[in-house]
Amino acid sequence: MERNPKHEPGRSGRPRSERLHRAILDAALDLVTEVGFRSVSVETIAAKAGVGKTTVYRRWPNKAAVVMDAFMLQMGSTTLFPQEGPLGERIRLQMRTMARAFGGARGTLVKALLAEAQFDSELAQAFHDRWTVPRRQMALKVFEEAVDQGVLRSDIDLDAVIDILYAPIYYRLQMGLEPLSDTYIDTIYGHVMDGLHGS
Amino acid sequence: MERNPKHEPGRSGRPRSERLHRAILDAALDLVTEVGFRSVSVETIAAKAGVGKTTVYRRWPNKAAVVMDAFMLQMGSTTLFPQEGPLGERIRLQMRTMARAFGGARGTLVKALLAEAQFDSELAQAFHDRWTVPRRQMALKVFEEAVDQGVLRSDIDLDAVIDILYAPIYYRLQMGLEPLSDTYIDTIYGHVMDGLHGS
Amino acid sequence: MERNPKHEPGRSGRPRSERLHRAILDAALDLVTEVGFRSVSVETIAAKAGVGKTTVYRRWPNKAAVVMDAFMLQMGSTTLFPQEGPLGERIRLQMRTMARAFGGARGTLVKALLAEAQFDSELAQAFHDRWTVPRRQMALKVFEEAVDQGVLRSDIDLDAVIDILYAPIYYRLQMGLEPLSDTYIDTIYGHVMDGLHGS
Amino acid sequence: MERNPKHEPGRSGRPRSERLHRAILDAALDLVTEVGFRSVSVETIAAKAGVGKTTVYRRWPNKAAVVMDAFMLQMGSTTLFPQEGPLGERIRLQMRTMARAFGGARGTLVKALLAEAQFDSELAQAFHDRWTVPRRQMALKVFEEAVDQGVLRSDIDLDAVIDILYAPIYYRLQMGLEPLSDTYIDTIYGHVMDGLHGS
DNA sequence: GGCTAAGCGAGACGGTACGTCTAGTCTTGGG
DNA sequence: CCCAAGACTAGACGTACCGTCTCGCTTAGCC
Repeated sequence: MERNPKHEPGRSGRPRSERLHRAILDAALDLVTEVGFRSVSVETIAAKAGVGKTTVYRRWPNKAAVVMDAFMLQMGSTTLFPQEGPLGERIRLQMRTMARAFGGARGTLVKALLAEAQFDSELAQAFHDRWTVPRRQMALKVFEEAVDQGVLRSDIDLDAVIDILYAPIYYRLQMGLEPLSDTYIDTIYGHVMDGLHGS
Repeated sequence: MERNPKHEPGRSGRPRSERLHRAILDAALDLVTEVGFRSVSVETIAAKAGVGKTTVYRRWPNKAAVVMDAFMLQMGSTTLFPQEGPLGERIRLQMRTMARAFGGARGTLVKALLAEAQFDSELAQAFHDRWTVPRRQMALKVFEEAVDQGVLRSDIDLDAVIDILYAPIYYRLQMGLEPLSDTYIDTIYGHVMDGLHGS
Repeated sequence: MERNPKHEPGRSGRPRSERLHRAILDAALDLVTEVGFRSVSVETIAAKAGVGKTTVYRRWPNKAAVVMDAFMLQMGSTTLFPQEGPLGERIRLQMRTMARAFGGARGTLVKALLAEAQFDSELAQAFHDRWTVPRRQMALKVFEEAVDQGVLRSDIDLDAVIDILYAPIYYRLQMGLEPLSDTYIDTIYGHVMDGLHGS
Repeated sequence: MERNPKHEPGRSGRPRSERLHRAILDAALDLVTEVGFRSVSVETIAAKAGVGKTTVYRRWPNKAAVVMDAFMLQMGSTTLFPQEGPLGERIRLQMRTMARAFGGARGTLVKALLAEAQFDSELAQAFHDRWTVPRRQMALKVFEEAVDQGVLRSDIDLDAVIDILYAPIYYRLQMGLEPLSDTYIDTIYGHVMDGLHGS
C-alpha cells in the first residue's frame, strides 16, 4: 500500500523518518476508531501526528492506504490457527478467534476498509493480497490436512468450504445488528459440518 | 428512505409530481450504473432528471437515499422463490436467481449501497428493513416448510442456516474477483446440505 | 409601483381584498423596520401578513415595490412646508421637519429604498416620481415665492439651490454616523444663505 | 477590508500569491463594470480570475469586500486637490475632478458600493475609513488654509461646508438622472460662495 | 340560486448564489 | 531530499430566496 519511491539505501538526501511513519499510523488508528473512517481526513491525521500533509502524501496515496497500513500493523499476525488439538477443533477455535477480533475497534476498521474497497480498487487489491490471501492460505493448509486425516470429506471444494464457514462472519460483521458470539460461531460450524438433510 | 412530509391526500398546496419522482430515480439509476456511486453527485442527478437540486433535497436527504429508492424500484420484487417443485430445489434455484441478479449493474448497486451503509446508519437501517428483512422472511417461510416436510433437519437454527447459504453470495459479490456462477451456487448448496464430515 | 391588472369595476371574478392589501403593507413595514430590508423576503412578508406568496406577487413585482408602497403609505403626506411665517423660516423649518422624519424607522426605510434603487431602475423611477418630484415641486413653489418677495436672489438656479440645501440631509442620512439634529440643519441653512466669502 | 491572517514576513507556509491578488481585483473590477454589481457573484469573479472560490474567500469575506478593494486600487489616489493657484479655484477644480471621476465606470462603482454599504456595516465602515475620511481630511486642510488667507469666512463650520459642497455631487450621482457637468459644479460652487440672500 | 372567473393559501418547481468543506497538489523557508 | 505550514484548483455539499406554477377552495357579481 505504500508509495514509491521509498527510501532505498544509497539514495541521496535526507532519509524519511521512521518515527513519523509510526506517528502517522498511530494517529490514523486512533482517529478512525474514535470518530469513524468517514469523519477522518488526511488533514486530521497529519494534524494529530504533528506532521505536514505533504509527509503523509509522500508515503501513501490517500486515507484508505494509510488506514490499511495501520490496520495491518495491528492485525497482521492475529487470527492464527492453534497448532495443536484435533483438526476440527482447530478450525472451530480459529473461527472464534477471528470473530472475537472483529468485535470492538478492529471490527470497525475491517468494516470501513471493506466498504471503502468497493470504491477504491487499489485498496481492494491491497486488502485481498495482505489480509484475505494469507488467511485463506493458512486455512487451506489446515483444511487439506483435515482431508488427509479423514476429518473432512475428500470430495469437497475447499475454497467453497472456506467461503461457507467464514462469509457468515463477515456478513454479520457488516450488518452489525447481532453480535459475533461464540455460540453463533459454534452453530455455524456445527451445522456446516453435520449438513442439513432431514430424516 | 423518503423525506417528510410527503403529500397526503387532503393536504393543501401543489402536490409533488409523480413524473419527476420517477425521472429522478431513473436518472440516479442510470448515473450510478454508468459512472459509479462515488462519482455521482446530487447535482448531476438533478441535472440529468431535468430538475432543480431543491426538488431532490425536498424528497430525499442525500444521494444514498435517492439511490436506495431507485434500487428498490428496480429490485423490489425480484429474487422470489419458485412456487413449485421440491422444496430443496426451490431453495437452490432461488439462490441461483439471487446470484444472477447480483451480476451486472444490479450487483454494482448492491455493493455500493452496502458499502455506503457502513458510513450512514439511516441507509443501513433502510437497507435492512426494505431489502434484508423481506428476503429473510420469505426464506424463513420456505425453510420452515422444508423442516415440516422433513427436507431439512428439525434441530437446526434457521437464521444461522440462512446466513450460511446466503452470506457466501454477498461475500463473493463484494470481493468481486470470482463470478457468481450457477456452479458455485450449486457447490455451496450441496456442501451445506451434505455436511463436511469425513468417512 | 403596483401591478396590473388591478381590479377595475365591471371586471368579473372575485375582487382583490382591500384588507389583505393593508395587511401586506403593514407586515412589510414592520419587518423592514425590525430586521432590515435585506433580511426580509417576500416569503417572510407573506407569512407575517397571513397570506400566500401568490397574493403578494399578484400585486407587486418584488419586495422593493411592496416596501415602496408601504413607505408612501406612511410618509406620503409628511414633510410639508408650513403655510405661514416668513418665507426663509418656512424653508428652514421644513428642512428640520424632513430631517426629523428621517430619524428612526422612517430614515431606515428611505436609506434602504435609495440603496435598492441603485440596482432596480423601476424602483428608482418610482422613488423619483412619487417621492422626489412632489417634494421638489413643493419646494420650487415656495422658493419662487421667496424670489418674488426678494428673500432669495433672483439670479440663482433654483434646482441647484434645492440640491444644495437638501443633498446634505440625504448625505448624512446615508452615512449614518452623525445625527440629523436641528443645529446641523440650521448651520447648513445659515451658511448657504449667508455665503462663504471671507472678509 | 481584507481578511486575516494575511501573510506577514517570517510566517511559515506558502505565501499568498500577489499575482492572484491582482488577478482577482482586476476580474472584479471588469465584471462589475460590465454587468453590474448585483449580477456578479464570487463564483464569477473567481472563474474570470482563473482562481478557486476558496482563494477568494480566504482573502475577503464577501463580494462587497473584494469590490471595495478593487475600487480603492483604482481610485485610491485620484481626486486630489491642485497644488497651485488661488485657494478658491483649487476647491472648485477639485470638485470638478471629483465629478468627472464619478462619470462612467467609476461612478457606477461608487454608487454600488454606497448602496451596498447600507446593508453591510463592515463595508460602510471600510468605505468611510478608506474613501470618505481621507478626502474630508484633504479638504479640511485646504479649507483651513483658505480661512487663514481670508478666502473663506472664519466663523463657519468647515465640516458643514464640506457637506454643502460635496453632498450635491453624491446626490446627483445617486439619482443618476442629470449629468455631473462642470457647469453644474460651478453653479453649486458659485451659489454656495455667494450666498442666497436677496436684495 | 347557479355560473363563472378571479382571488386565495399552500407549497412544489427550476434556477442561482451562497459560504463551507475536503481532496490532493504545489510552494515557501528551513534542516 | 525531507519536513511543517499553508496556499492553491476543483468541485460537491446542503441552504436560502427568487419569481412562477399548480392544486383545491372560496367568494363576489351577473344571469
